[in-house]
Amino acid sequence: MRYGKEHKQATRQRIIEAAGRRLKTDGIDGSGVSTLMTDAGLTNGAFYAHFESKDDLVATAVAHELRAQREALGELPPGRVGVEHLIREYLSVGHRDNPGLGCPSAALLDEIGRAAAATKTAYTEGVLAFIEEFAARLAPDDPQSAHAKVLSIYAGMIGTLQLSRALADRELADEVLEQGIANALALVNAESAPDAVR
Amino acid sequence: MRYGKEHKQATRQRIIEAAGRRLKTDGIDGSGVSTLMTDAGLTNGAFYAHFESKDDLVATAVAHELRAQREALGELPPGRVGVEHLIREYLSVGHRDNPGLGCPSAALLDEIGRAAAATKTAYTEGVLAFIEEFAARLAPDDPQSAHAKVLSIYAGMIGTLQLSRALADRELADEVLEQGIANALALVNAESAPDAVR
DNA sequence: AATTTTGTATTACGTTCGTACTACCATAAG
DNA sequence: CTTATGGTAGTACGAACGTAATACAAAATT
Repeated sequence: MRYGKEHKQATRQRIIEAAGRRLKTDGIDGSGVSTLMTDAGLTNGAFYAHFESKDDLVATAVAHELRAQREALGELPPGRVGVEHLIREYLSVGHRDNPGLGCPSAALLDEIGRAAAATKTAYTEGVLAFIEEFAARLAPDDPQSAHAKVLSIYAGMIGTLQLSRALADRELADEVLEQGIANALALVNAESAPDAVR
Repeated sequence: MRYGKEHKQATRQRIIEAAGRRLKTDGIDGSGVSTLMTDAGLTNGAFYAHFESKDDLVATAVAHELRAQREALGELPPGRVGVEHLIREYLSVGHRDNPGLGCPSAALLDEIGRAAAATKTAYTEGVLAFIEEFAARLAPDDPQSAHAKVLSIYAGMIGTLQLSRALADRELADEVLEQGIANALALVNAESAPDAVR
């Protein structure tokens, strides 16, 4: 090998990371291959040496973003303190106003629902891993039962952040975040899963 | 006037309604003007006699979709029975599998967050009207305090439906809906707003 | 009833941007 | 100094939004 094994790998990684930001900022359909490559400091022709197609990169980038999100969980304080921290951070003004650095689900979820099968598969696997880690943190003794609950909490946070981003009235958008935090915290602190209330 | 006042108005309405379905199915960036017009039984050139730009149509269609969603509220049984019905319908398999006939927020929310200002403004107004009607139905005596609560319920349902649509594993997708229903019902039936739990 | 008028839609075009591919070049390893 | 690798630059072709010239259809006028 001429360039040393890492060269191409490192470039590939650079493309994936730059693409993660760009996709979350401009959307999947809103990001062209040429732009994605320019972001990585390359020209569009080099793209197909690294990925089969745009769909291939999108699926890879989505997987990478979710892995990063899962790994960020590990850096939080242990137990419910960490969970509470996560919720307040997730539903913060800073996160809302910087989609490129934030949650891929909040930025892209409806587009992922319409995306190629490979992207949906990558997303599904990534979310499952994230949810499991989240559940283990929330209820170390019984992560299995927390699984479903965490799914709902995550879904609620995604919808809340998207809604806050879509509103033209900033005051209302901030109120949505506030209420979302209260709501998520209540769910986390509820002793039983909501379906026990039925 | 040569064609009778209604002709152009009727055509415009046809475009808006067809666009509503197409946008929700293929996304905003995923729907071309040419396709939108073909859906309405016209050719692309006629478009600019009815709308200034694609953004103009998108904003109009979003407003129309939200108005329709609000009006659908009126056809439900009164009181909490109707609300419960709405939740089960919203988080149903049928709704998930037919985005074109469903909620515009669930189909487009993250794209709306990135859309032109006019679209975000139209969305904001439409959502506010919807939320107010919802709140009045949930708490006829004190719709003001229900306002914030309803925002959270709506956001949660949006995220839940999007998540269910994005998952490649059908079983998991169905579980997400189930859990979302339980979650939303618990919120509706909670006596106080969640922030009282803090 | 025939003709003019005018609003509506079609067809065709310009330009830009999208994905995909290929031929060529520069670099660094051997 | 050869050779393979990773990259650039350029090309093909279709789809995007938007505009303009043209055709058509229906109401109003005579």
